[in-house]
Amino acid sequence: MAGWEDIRTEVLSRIRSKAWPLGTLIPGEEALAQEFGVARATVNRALSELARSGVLERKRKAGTRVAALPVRKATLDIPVIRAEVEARGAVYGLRLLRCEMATPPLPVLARLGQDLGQMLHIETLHLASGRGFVVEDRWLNPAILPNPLPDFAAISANEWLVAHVSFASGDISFAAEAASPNAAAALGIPPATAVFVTERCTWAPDAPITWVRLVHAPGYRLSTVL
Amino acid sequence: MAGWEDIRTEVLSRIRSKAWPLGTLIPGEEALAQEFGVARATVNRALSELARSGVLERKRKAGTRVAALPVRKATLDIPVIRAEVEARGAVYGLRLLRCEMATPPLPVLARLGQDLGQMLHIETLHLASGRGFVVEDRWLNPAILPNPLPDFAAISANEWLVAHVSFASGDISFAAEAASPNAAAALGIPPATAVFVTERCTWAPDAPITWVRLVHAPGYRLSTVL
DNA sequence: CTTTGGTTTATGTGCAGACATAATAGCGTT
DNA sequence: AACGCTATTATGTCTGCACATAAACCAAAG
Repeated sequence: MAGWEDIRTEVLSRIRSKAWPLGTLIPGEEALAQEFGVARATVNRALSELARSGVLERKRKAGTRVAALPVRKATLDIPVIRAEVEARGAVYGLRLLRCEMATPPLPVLARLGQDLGQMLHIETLHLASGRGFVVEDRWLNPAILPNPLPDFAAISANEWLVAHVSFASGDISFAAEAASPNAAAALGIPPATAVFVTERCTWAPDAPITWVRLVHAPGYRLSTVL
Repeated sequence: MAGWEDIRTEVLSRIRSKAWPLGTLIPGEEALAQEFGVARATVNRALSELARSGVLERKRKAGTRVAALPVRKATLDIPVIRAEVEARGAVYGLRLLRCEMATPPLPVLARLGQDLGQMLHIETLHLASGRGFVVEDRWLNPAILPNPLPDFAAISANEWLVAHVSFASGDISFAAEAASPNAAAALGIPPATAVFVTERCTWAPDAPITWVRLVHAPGYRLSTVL
């Protein structure tokens, strides 16, 4: 019984064995379907999957070829912070450090692409079993918030957003930086320690929702399988 | 004309509009297919796609429900370093700092899970338009290498591997660290600067292939869309 | 009351055939 | 030689049907 996963495996092994070297144009779906004795749809499923993971490149009419410079594609899970803490077997806690309307600094405005005037500025310290885990520095578009405001000391802005506001698109980036005095104090680490920083920016179809910057405690690793 | 992308869009908007709140069990494929006037396979395609991106959770017999704590899934591209440098409009260069058989340190052995005895230790400095871009510290399983060795001063081990050795599985992780004196010297930066570090470990079906650690120059960002 | 085992049911995957679409390749024109 | 149109063709997607499989549910046995 040849399922699409078997086809995928077979194709992969042909690539690995150099039967189909890098850059080669491989046979069309019709031909492969016949060879393997399956429907074309099954071959299509297998090849699409391989294309998604970066092993193959497909173009209409041009055919399917083995990627010359394979760009590996890895999938990252971006969980809610509470889930991340609990997944480590720690008890989640949070401390609201700041929550006030203010004018966002220039870099934030630049990322949002427009000036919304004053925005809600929230700083939260997320705790894992009482120890500082992440410092969250967030700017929220007030237009999307209800009145009165949610109690961000009870539920993190992070979680409130995923539950109440649905976003259309966004981007995320990771970097290493020296901890600012502010963040270092919150996390209880020496200033200028190397910290892992995540920056995220999310958009509703029409308006920006939020810009957020997470400073992770030292030792934080982001990992996934290839 | 209702394509699977239209179905996906419609389902997404129902989730966003809270017509189907978080955690809800949504109608079965059969029902949706009838409602939208498409085949069940089309609905399946749309829902599978949404499940892959973390918006839905599907289980046989249990049905499909809106994810209660959405775990966003982002896809990272892991390009070959040369491609990464050239994508920035810079000229790629490399300098081989070390290439010798040696006994890997304990952490490396631990990640590989077995002791292969001596391995090939390669240190490479990758340059972008003459400036240090990445320091690569790599340990290779000698069993997979040809004799004589490839000229790693001409082609980076990175590229040689993707072209000549096909791997089955691997993992990758990212962290922030203080630059070691060694790496700092190679990159021409002050020691203990915060640097972005990538660690990768790849396996052939049977044996380990390589362990590698990339220390990126300050300012490096890893980014993607959500 | 707990465990075991069968039944039911929603999703997962398969097949064959069809049409849609994009992009190349070749032709003809200027 | 350069340009633009058309025919060709491989992939992308849809339909309608079928069977496989996992898991929840329920009922009977211990």
